[in-house]
Amino acid sequence: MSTTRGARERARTEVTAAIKEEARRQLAADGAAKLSLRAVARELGMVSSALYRYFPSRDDLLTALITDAYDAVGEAAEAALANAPADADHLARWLAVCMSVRRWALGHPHEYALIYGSPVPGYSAPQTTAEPAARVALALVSVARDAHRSRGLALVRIPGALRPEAERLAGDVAPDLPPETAVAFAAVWAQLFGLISFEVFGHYHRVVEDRDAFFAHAAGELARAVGVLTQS
Amino acid sequence: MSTTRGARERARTEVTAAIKEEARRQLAADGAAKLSLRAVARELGMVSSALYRYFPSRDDLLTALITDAYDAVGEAAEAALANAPADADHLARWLAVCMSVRRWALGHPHEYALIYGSPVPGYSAPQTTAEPAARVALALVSVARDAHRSRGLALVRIPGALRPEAERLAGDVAPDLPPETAVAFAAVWAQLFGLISFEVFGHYHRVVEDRDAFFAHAAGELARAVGVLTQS
DNA sequence: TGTACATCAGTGAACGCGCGTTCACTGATGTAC
DNA sequence: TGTACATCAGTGAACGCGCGTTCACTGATGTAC
Repeated sequence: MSTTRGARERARTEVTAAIKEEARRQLAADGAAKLSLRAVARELGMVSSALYRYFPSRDDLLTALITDAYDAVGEAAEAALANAPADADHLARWLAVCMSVRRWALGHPHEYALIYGSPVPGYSAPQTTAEPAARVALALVSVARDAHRSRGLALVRIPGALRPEAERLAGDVAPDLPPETAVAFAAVWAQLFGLISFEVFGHYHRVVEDRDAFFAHAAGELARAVGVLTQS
Repeated sequence: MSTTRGARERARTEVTAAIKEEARRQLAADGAAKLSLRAVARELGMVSSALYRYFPSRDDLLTALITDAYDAVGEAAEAALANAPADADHLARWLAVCMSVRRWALGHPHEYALIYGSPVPGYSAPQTTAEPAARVALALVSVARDAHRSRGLALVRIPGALRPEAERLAGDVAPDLPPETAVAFAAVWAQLFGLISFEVFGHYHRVVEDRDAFFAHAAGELARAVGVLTQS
C-alpha cells in the first residue's frame, strides 16, 4: 500500500525533477528572462498545460530554481568545510569555502546570476528563499566562530557610529562573535560576491588574467579583514 | 545653410534623446529583458518601424543605454572628485568617489543592473563600451595616484605568484603606481561594486540596516586596502 | 478479493497578447545648379 | 532666386513567431467498503 502510493508520489517527484533539470538547461542557454514553460514542456515531450500540475505558474518554477541554486552553492560551501583536511587551519578553511563558492559560480554562471545578479523584474522572492540563501554566509561564520573559540580571531575596529548596528547584527546572526566582527563580516560577505560576480559577469576581461591566483589572494585579504588568522 | 542643415540634425538628436529617455523609463519600470521597441514607439506616439531610422535594432538601443549608463556613473564619480573641497585629503576624496557611485546606483537601480548585474542573455557588448566602463575605476586610480605623488600611499604586499600579473596590470592601467597597488586596486574595485550590488539588489534586507554608515566604513576599509591614507 | 468511486496526470484546443523586423509608400526638408 | 533632384523621417500593413494561462476532457492509478 505504501509502495503503490509511493509509486505515484515517486513519479511525481521524478517529473518535477525533470522539469527543473530542463529548466536549468534552458536557463544556462538563454538566461532567466527567456525561461519559458512552453519550451520546457516541449523539450520534455509534454503539452504545456501539463506543467501546471507541477508548478502553478512560471514564477513558482523560478522560485524553485532560485531555492535550488541557493541550496546548491550552500551545499558546495558546506562540503568544502566538511572535506577540509584535518590539519587545515582557520585561514585554509576560510579559503576552501571561498574557493568552493567561486568554483560553483563559474560552473553554473546562469544559476549564479539568478541569485546574485540583477533581480528578475516583476518577480519578488518569497520568504522561503531566505534560509537557503544564508547557507554560504553561515559556513563562513562557522569558520570565524571556530577561530574565535580557539583564540585565532583578531579583534577588528569599527567607528562608534556603527556600534548599534554591530550589536544588532551580531545578535541576529552570531551572538557568540564580537559585534565588531559581525560588521566586518557583513562587508566581507558582500565583497566576496563582488569578486566572484565581476569574474562571472565578464568584468575581468582584459583586466585580470591570472584569476585563480588573484582570487586566492583577495579571499585571503578578506579573511584578514574579519580577523581570521593563519595560525590555528 | 549650416543652420538649416543643423535643424534636421538637431531634430535627429532630439528624437534620439527622446527615444533613449523613454527607453530608460521603461527600463526602470520593467527591467532590461522587457524593454520593447514597440512599447517605446507607442509611448512616443510613433509607429514602431519609425524607430529603425534611429537604431538599427533593439540590441543597438540597448548598447546605447549601456554606454550612457557607464557614462552617467563615470560622470558622477568624476564630478565627486572635481567638487571635493580643496582641503579634502586623499581618504576624503576616495570616499567621495565611492559614495557618489553608490548614490547613483541607488538612484538608478535598473541602469545599474544593466551594467553591473547579470549580463543580458544573447547580447554581447561591443568594444565601444570599454572606454566609458573604465571611468569610475580611473577616478579611483587618480586618487591613488595623487596619494602616491604626495607620499600618502602606503605600500601593500602581494604574494610572489601574483608578481607577473601585477606588473602587467600596472603597465596597462597605471604605470606610475607600484605594481602591488595595482593588484590590490583591482580587488578593491570589484569589492566596491560587491558592496553596492548587494545593497541595490536587496541582499541587505534584514541584514544591514544603517546602510549609510555601513557603506562609509566599508569604503574606508577599501581605501586602507589599497594603501590610501588619511593624512595628505 | 472485487467492485464503485475519487483522485490525479496529461491532452488538445483555444483566448488574447505582444514582440522584432521588413517593405513599399508618402511627403517634407535639404542640396546643386 | 528658382527649379529639379536627392535625401530622409515617418506611415501602415504585414510576416511569422512565441508566450502564459484556462478549461473541459480522457483514462489510468489509487482508495474504501
